[in-house]
Amino acid sequence: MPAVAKRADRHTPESLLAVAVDVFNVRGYDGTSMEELAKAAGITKSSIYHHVAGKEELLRLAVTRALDGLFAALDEPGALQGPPVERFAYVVRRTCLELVRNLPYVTLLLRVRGNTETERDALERRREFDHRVAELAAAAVAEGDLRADVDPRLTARLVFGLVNSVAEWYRPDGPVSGDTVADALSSLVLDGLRPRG
Amino acid sequence: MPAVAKRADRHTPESLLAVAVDVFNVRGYDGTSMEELAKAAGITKSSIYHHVAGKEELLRLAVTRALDGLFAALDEPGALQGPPVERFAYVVRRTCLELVRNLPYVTLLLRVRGNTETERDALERRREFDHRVAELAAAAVAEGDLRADVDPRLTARLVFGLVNSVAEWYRPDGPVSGDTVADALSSLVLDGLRPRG
DNA sequence: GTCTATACCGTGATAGAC
DNA sequence: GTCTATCACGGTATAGAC
Repeated sequence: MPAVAKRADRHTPESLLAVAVDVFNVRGYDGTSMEELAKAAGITKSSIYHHVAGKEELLRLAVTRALDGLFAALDEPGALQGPPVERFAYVVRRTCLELVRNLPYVTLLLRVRGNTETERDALERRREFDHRVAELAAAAVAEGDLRADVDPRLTARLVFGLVNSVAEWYRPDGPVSGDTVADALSSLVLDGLRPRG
Repeated sequence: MPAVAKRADRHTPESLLAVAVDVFNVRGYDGTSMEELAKAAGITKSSIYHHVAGKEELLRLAVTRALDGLFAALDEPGALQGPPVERFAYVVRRTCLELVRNLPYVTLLLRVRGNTETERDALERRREFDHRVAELAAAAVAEGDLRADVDPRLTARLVFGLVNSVAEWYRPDGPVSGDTVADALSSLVLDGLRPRG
C-alpha cells in the first residue's frame, strides 16, 4: 500500500452533479462556464469530461432527479385515497415539502426555459404533473369542497405558482422550517388571509 | 427631397429595447447573443452599438422600466388612503395588473439573478418594494383585518410569490384577461379556496 | 444609420502524457 | 483520474467606409 493518500476517486458523476447544480443556481445554466464548474469542483475542465458527457448532461441529471421526486408524491397513499379535496391538499403540501427537501434540483428545474432538447423534455414532464394536479382540483370542485366560482385550471395554475415561488427565497439554513412554509402555504390556499368567523 | 424612401431612423433605443426584451425572455439574457438580437431587429450586430452601449444597457433599460411601473402603484391614492387591509388588497391587485400590462419587462425583471451590477441594483429595488408591501400587511394584521397566526413577512413573501408567478404562464393573447387573473388572485389571497359559510 | 471587416477573448470540448 | 496544451468556434465590441 502506498504511504501517501491517493488523490484518485475524488469525484463521481454524483459529486460533480451536486457541485454543478449549486453553481447553476447562482450563475444560471447559460451563464455558467465549464471553467467555473471546474474551479468549484477543484479539478480542471478536461477532468469533468472524464465523468460526464458535458454541461447539458449535468442539467439532464439534475432536472430528472427533481421531476422523479415530484412524481413520486403523486403515487403515495395520501394522493390516491380519500376525498379529492384532501388528496389535493396532500399534494400541495407534499409538493411544497419536496421542493424544500430537494431545493437545488427543483430550483434548477423551475428555471428551465426550453432552449435545448433536455429542457423541452423537462417542461413536458412538468406540464404532465400540473395536469394531474389540475384534475384533482377539478374533482374537488365537482364535489363542492372547493369554490366553484373560479376556473379550476386558473386555480391550479395559481396554486402551483405559489408553491413554486417558494424556491425563489427559501433557504434551508434560514429561520423558517419546511414544515412552517408548508403549513402557511396550505392554510393560505385553503382559507385565505382574511379571518374566518 | 429624395424620390426613394429613406431607410434611416428604422431603429431607436426604444424600438431596439422592445425587440431585445422579447428575445431575452425566450432565450434568456445570458443565452442571447448580439447576433440573435441583430437578426431579430433586422440590422447587423455593429449597428446595435450605434443605439445602445451594449447588451447590458438593454437589460438596464428594461428592468428600470419594470421597476418604475411597480413603484408607481405604491404612490397612487388606493395605496395611500384607507384602512391598511384595503391598501394591501389594492397593491396586490394593482401589482398583478401592472405585471400583466407590462408583461415582457416585468418578466425579465423577475428572472434577474444578480450576476452583474445592473442585476444587483434591480434586486435591491425589488427588495425595497417587497419591504414596503410587507409593512402594509403587518399594519393590516395589527388592526385585526388579516389573520395573525401566520408571520406577516412569510405572508408577504407568499403573496408576492403568487403574484410574480403569473409571469410564468400568462399570455396577453390567451383566453384569460388581466382583470380575471387579478380578481381570482385577490380572491384566493383574501378568502382561500374553501367555500365560506 | 447601417454596413463590412476585424480585433480580441472566453467558450465547450479533445488529445495524449503521467 | 487528473493534468497541460490546444483546437475550432462564437462571443462582445470597435474601426472606418458609404
